[in-house]
Order: sequence, then structure tokens, then C-alpha cells
Amino acid sequence: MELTEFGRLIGQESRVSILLALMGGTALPASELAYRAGVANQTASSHLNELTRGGLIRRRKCGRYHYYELAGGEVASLIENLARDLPDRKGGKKRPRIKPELKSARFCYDHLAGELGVAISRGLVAKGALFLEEESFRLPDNGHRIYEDIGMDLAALRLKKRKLCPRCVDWSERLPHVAGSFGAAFAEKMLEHGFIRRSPNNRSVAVTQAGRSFFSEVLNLDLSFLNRQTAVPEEARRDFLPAETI
Amino acid sequence: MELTEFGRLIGQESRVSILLALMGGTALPASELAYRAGVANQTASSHLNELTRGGLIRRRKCGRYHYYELAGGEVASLIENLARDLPDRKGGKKRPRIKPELKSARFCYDHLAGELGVAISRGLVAKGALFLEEESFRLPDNGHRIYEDIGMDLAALRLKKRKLCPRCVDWSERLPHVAGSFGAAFAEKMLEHGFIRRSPNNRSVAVTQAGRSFFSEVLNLDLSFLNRQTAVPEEARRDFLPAETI
DNA sequence: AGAACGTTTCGGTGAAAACCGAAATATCGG
DNA sequence: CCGATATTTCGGTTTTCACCGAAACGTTCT
Repeated sequence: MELTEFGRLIGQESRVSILLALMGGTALPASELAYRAGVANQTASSHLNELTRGGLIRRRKCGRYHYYELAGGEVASLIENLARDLPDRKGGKKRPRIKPELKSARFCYDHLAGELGVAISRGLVAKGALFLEEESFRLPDNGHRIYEDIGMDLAALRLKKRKLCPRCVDWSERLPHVAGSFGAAFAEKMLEHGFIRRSPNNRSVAVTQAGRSFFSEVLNLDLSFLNRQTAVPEEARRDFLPAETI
Repeated sequence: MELTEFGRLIGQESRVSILLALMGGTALPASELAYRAGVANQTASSHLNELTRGGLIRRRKCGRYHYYELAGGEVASLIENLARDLPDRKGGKKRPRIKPELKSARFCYDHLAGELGVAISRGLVAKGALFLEEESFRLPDNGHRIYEDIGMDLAALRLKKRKLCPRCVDWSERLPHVAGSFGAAFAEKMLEHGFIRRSPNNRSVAVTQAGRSFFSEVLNLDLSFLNRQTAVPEEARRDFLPAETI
């Protein structure tokens, strides 16, 4: 894509809202995206069309529903990296505050990011279950007890053509955490075991009681950052969604 | 800055032309930028205003001339990285061809990039005058004969607060080369010694005969990539500047 | 088949903004 | 001080495009 073309696409609030809504990696139907962007369905439809033509998102039809999703992990990291590296305007107003629940734990496309994502990667490294290398992480050749215990099949992951465990430098934390097929599979396992739960509203993630035990006992993580925010006991699907800040 | 705001700024051909014209790191007067963008001075002036307010460029007044330049190396790498990572539109037209003279050797803000930049960094590493590390390069503690011979003062560079020799992953080559205060000082020395010459039209760089000797004899570089393009014996300031592709 | 629903296409409106001519401002060189 | 040059500000025109109402299209449900 052209630089100008890309700029035009992300130079408009509604389209950015759509992209940010998709940053969690889940596909969403057109009307939901229209709702989150705060525009009529027709308007969103044309935006979705442009984003698709630009190669940033793609469409999966499912009956009468049209699900849209990011065109790939590269697009997600492109946007995250961009948001991370934008210069602070000198005299002007500073960057808007990051939502606390996004800062502490969120999905970055298909793997975990935020303080939790960084902490997990650190914990795995500390346990010798992951090695920090120059461009990416590396998994131990013989696997690791931790992965067996949660039922991950590393051999299957190695066969995929996708990068196994590249480093992703966090937008909010500016620290590396593990991405790629391993990062995605690990996050998936965390969901399966009920250690984390996705928010229905955005890409933030809540750590369950079982998750707290797992992370603190198996990975020795310090989860104090989770207590900073006032705990919301039961998160309901909100009818009004405030505009997403990345 | 805001994601949307940034997108709006680079979502317009004239403003992108201005930014690309400044990517070489040299400050240019307003009228020159208007000329390169192909718009009237008044139009360029308003664009320059917006880019300045967005923190992407800054102004240095010099008498009746107003010189504009990129706000810093971070902005340059932001744009280079962005251009590098943009997705290819699937069915659509592919990315425009890179100009050969930009591909082979160019300035990236204040250091050398392109095939020449990558080759130099490689050559320095091969000579033991530079070490490739995780996030950045490293210089030998005792300096190196090469730097003495070209008159570089490494001690002075170490005192600057700017990063000494970070890695910059090339937009066209997708390979690391050396940036930072060292990268800038090295490029400056190459200019001083007449090993390279800047194009007056864009940020491309020509290697002189003396430069060829230096690079091939001192750094053992294979400079065959310089012969791919039809040599332009004397590059004149062109009156008509074709639109810059990044 | 017909109603209901999600989505897209079409057409028109209104607002934003890219652009330039003219005039204002600032500096330089006599 | 005056004319020349570089740049910006102001005003007005034109283009672009975000937006939504209405209608068309496709799928599901009954």
C-alpha cells in the first residue's frame, strides 16, 4: 500500500475506531463495528470497504452476517508500533491516558500484551521455558514441563509456517513480550483453562482466581498490578461503548 | 500525537512529498518544499504549519528564509519503518518500484542507509570495528584504527546524550545498519573526505572514485551494486522534480 | 412464499479542507 | 527609506468525503 493511502485510512476517527475494535483479533459483524464507531450501518459499510481494499482488514461471510477482521498479525503490530512511536507534541496536549484495564492486560491481535503479557514472557524466561534472543524468543529444544502441564503441543506449532515466537514490543509498556504462533497458542490455553477471560467490550483481559493461582505459583509472577484498578466484579456487555483510545 | 491526527497529516500527497523531501535530514526553505510538492507557496505554508503543530517538523528561521526540517531522527525512523511495514494490497497494484539510486545509497535522516549503508555496517563488523548486539551495535572500547584514520573522535561521541550506535532496519533492504550519533558522524566524515556526495535533488548519495577505493580497500566492500544503475556522470540540479516515492 | 433481518448500493447534503490570488509581514540590499 | 524577495495571512472557490435516508440485495425463519 501507499503511504498516503494508509494515512488517509487511519486519518479518520470512525475508521480508526473500527480498526481499534478489531485489534483484539476477534472478527466482528459489520453492524457491531458501525455501533462501536458511532455511525450508521451504511457509513460503516463504506469504511469497511475502503479498509478492505487497502488490505488492512478482510471479510468472512457467514450467512447473512459479514464478519470483518484484521488482515493479519502484521497489521496489528503495524498499528501498535505506530501508536507506540508517535512523537509527543511538544507544547500541545499530551497523549491521552491509557485505559487502566487495557494497560494491565489485553489481547494484541491473538497473543497477550500489556503488563500481563510482559510479565508472562518474563516469567517464562525466568523459569527457563523461554529464551530471549536477538530478534525473537526461542523455545527450549526439549520443550518444558510448564507446557506439558497446560497441554500445549509445541511440536505442532513448530510445523506451522508462521513465526514461532517473535518478540513484540508493547505499545503501552514498551517492553518485549512473546507473540507468534506460540504466543497465540499460549493465550488460547490460558482462555481454555479459565485463567483469563476476554472482555466482551474491548480487547482487555481479566485474570480469574484460578489464573491468579496459576500465574503466581507456576510462573512466580507478581500480580500486584492487577489490583491497582478498582475491581469490577461482573463485567456486563455495555450498551453504550465509549470511544476507544488505543 | 493522536493516531488519527498523524494519519490525517500523512494522508495527503502534498504533505507526504514535503516529509519525504525532508527525510534526507537537510533543512529546506519553504519555497523549495512548495516546489517539490508541486503546490503554491501559500498552500505549502499551511501544510508546513500543520506538520509543525503535529510535531513532525520544526522551523529554523534564518533571515528572511524559513528552513524546515524533520523534528528529529525519531520522526525519520517512524516514517521509514512505517513505509517498510505497510501491507501489500492483495489483488491491487503492487508497491511502486523503488528508485534505483535511493535503493543503492541514500541518507536516512543523518546516517547512511540503502545497500551502501548496510554494506558499510557489515564491513565494519567484519573488520572488528563494530559489534552487532541485541538492540544496537557496540563500538570497541579502545576504538579502532579505521576511525583514527578518517579522523573520527569516538570519545566525543560517547559524551553526547544521543544514542551512540543503535540499529536501524532499512526500509528498502530490511537489513540492519548503524544509526545514531556514530552513524551520523561516520556519514559526515565520508562527505568530508569526498568519498560520497549528496544529490541536490533528493536524499540519494553517489560514491566517488575516492570513495570506491576507500570502501573496497579499507572495508573490503563489494560495490557491484553501484554499477547496476546507468552512471550519471554529472548530476545537475533538475528544474523539474518528479514526485518522490519513498 | 412472505416477513424479518443484516448488509450493501445509490443519491444527495453538508462540512472539511486543499488550493490559489491578493494582500500583509518581515528581511535584505542598496 | 525604497524596492526586491521570502513567507505568511486572509478570502473565496472547488474538491473531497463523511454521513445518512431510501432502496436493493441476500439470507434466515416461519
